[in-house]
Amino acid sequence: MNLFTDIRALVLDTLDAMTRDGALPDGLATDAVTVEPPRDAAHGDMSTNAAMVLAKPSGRKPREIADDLAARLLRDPRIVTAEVAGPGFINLRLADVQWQELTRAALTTEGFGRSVLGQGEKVNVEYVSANPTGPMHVGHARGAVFGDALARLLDFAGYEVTKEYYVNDGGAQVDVLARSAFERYREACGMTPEIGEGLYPGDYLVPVGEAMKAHWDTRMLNSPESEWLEEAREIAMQAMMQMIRDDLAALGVTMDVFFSEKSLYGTGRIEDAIKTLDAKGLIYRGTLEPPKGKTPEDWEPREQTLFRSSAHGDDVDRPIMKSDGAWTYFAPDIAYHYDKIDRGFTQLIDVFGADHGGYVKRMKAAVSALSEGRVPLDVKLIQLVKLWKNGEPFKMSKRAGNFVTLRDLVDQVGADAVRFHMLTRKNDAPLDFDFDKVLEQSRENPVFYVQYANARVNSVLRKAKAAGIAVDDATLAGADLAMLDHEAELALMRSLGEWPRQVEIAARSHEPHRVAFYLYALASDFHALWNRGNDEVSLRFVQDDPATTQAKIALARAVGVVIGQGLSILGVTPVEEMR
RNA sequence: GCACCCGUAGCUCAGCUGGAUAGAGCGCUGCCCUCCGAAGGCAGAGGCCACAGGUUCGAAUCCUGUCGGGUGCACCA
Repeated sequence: MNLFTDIRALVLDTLDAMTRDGALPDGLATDAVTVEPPRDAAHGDMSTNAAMVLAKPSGRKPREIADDLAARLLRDPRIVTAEVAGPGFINLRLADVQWQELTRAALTTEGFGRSVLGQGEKVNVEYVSANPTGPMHVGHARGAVFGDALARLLDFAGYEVTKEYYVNDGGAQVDVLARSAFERYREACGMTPEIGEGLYPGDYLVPVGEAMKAHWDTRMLNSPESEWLEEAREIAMQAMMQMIRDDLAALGVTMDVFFSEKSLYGTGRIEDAIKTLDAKGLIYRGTLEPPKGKTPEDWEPREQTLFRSSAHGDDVDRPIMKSDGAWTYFAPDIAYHYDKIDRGFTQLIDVFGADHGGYVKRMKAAVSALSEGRVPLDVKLIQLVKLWKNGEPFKMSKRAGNFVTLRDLVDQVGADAVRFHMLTRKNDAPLDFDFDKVLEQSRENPVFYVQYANARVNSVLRKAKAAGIAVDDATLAGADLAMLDHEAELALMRSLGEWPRQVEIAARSHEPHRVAFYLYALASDFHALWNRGNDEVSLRFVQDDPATTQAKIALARAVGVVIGQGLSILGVTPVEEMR
C-alpha cells in the first residue's frame, strides 16, 4: 500500500478528465508529474508539481491549471484540502482516516512495504567474488554486506534476484595457492616449509597442508610439481572456498550461484563470446598506444587481439589476448557476462572494489555490445573501509599477516552490527568503522537506536499481554485508530507512509543505505512520540480506556512491523529485548 | 596526461526522475526524570551547498570549466 502512488494515480486520472473537458490539450506527457511529501510539513501531506510541468506544453499559466486541478482533486473524498501555493504547487492534505488506514494496513497486509516495481524482472547481482586464495578481509565484508542488502532490497521491490559469486579459479593465482599449500604439506610431513617470495605466507594454509598429508601421506614429497600441482590446486581451492562460504555464512550472506571461471576455459565458451563480438566487427588485431603520462619502463609496442570497446563508450580499446596467445583476464569476464545475458537476466549488477574503477567502462562496453544495448549493467564500486580502535586509526599490514579479516569483525562486534553499520554510508563513500562506536549504546549509533526502538515496541506488547490485553495483529487491526488524531500521532503515521516510497526509491537507485537512513528517522519519530512526557498523546501513556490503549499499541506495533521489514532487507536480526 | 568517484553546519554525513524557508547526529547553549524502557527527550544558535559560468518558470541536484581530495590507468587477476 503506497499512498503516494495512489494519489499520483488520482492526479493523473484528473488530468485525463481535464483533457476530455478540453481544459488541457491532447497528448501531454505526464511522466514528470510527481506527488511527494513537501519539504515543509506545514504545507500539507503531499504536494504535486503537475501544473508547473504541464504549463509550457499546454500553453497555459501554471496557476490557471493549478486552480482547476485543485478544485477537481478536492472532489475526491480522500482529499481534505488542496491549496495552490508558490509558483504553482498544489498542496494536498489527506483525511486523517487515510493515514489511520495505512497504519492498519501495516498490521493486516502481508509484506506491507513490498513493491511491485520490479514486476518479476530477472536481475543478477554479482558480489564478493574474492579470489579463493585466503581469508576475506574488511573490504570484502563491505562488498558482501552491500551486495547482499541490495539483493534483498530488490527482492522486496518485486524483482526476481539471483545472488552470484564469480570464482576466479582459472588464473595463475590458484597455482600460487597450490604451491603455497604444498609447502604446508611438506611442513605437515615434518620438513621445513620454504615459503619464498611470491607465495602466500598465511598460516590458514596449515590445515590444508595437513589435509594433503592425509590424502597423499608422504608419497608426493619428492615428486616433481607436474605430478602434484593439479591435485594440490583442487584440494587447496576447495578448502579456500569452504572457508569463504563459512565466513559469508557468519555474516549472514548466502549465494544462489557460485560460477566457476575455470568452467569457461577449454569448453569453447570464451571462444563463443569472442566470436559473437567478432561477428559485430568489434574484434581486431592492433597495437595500443602507450599510456600517457607515466609510461612503464619496459613498455614496448605489441600487436594483440583487441576488443573495440571504444565503440561502446570506453576510452580506448582493450586487449583480450596476450601476445603469447593466452586470454587476458578480460576474455573470461566477457564470456561470463555473456553467460548471464544468455541465462535471461534483463538487468545485471556487479559489485566491485573501488580499485577496480578502471574496469567499469570496458565491462559495460562488453555487455552493451553482447546484448545490443538491451541489458543494462550497473557497476557499484565499494569504497575503502577505514578501521578505528581506541580513537585511533587501526594500522594493519597484509604482508605482516595482521590484517583484519571478515571473521575478526564478526567475532568482535557481531554480524548485525557489522551489517547495519556498513550500510550507513553510500557505497561510493569511504566508511569509518570504529570498533568501539558500533557497540555504543546511544542515539549516535544508528544500529543501537533502531534496535532500541524495536525493543521498545516489543516491550509494550509484552507488558500489554501480561496485563491481559490481546496484542496479536488481527486484534490490533480491529482497534479504533480514529482515536489517534493528534498531530504528533499523525506525523508518525506519515513516516510509516513513507516506507513503501523509500523502498522504491532505494531499489530504483540501487542504494540500500537509504533503508538504513529511513529506519533511523522512523526510530527517531517513534522515540519522540514515546518520550513526550505525560501528556495523553505519548505512546507510553496508557489510559483506563482500553480502546485508546489498544489503538496506541496498534500504532507501536505498526512501527515494529516496518522496522522488522527494513531490518530484514539489511539482513539484520531484530532484537526483541535490550540487555 | 587521461578516466572514475567525492567536495553540503565546527566535526561525521543525509538530501527523492530538478521544486517552496537545505536536514540529522555529535559538539555548543538552555530546559526536562514520583510515573509502563530518561542507556533518554525537547528547544535554540550554527550554511555564499568548493568556485565561476550555462540550461530552466525553478539548480545542492543537470551541463561546461577551474580549484581541492581519493582511486585506477599495456602484455596481472
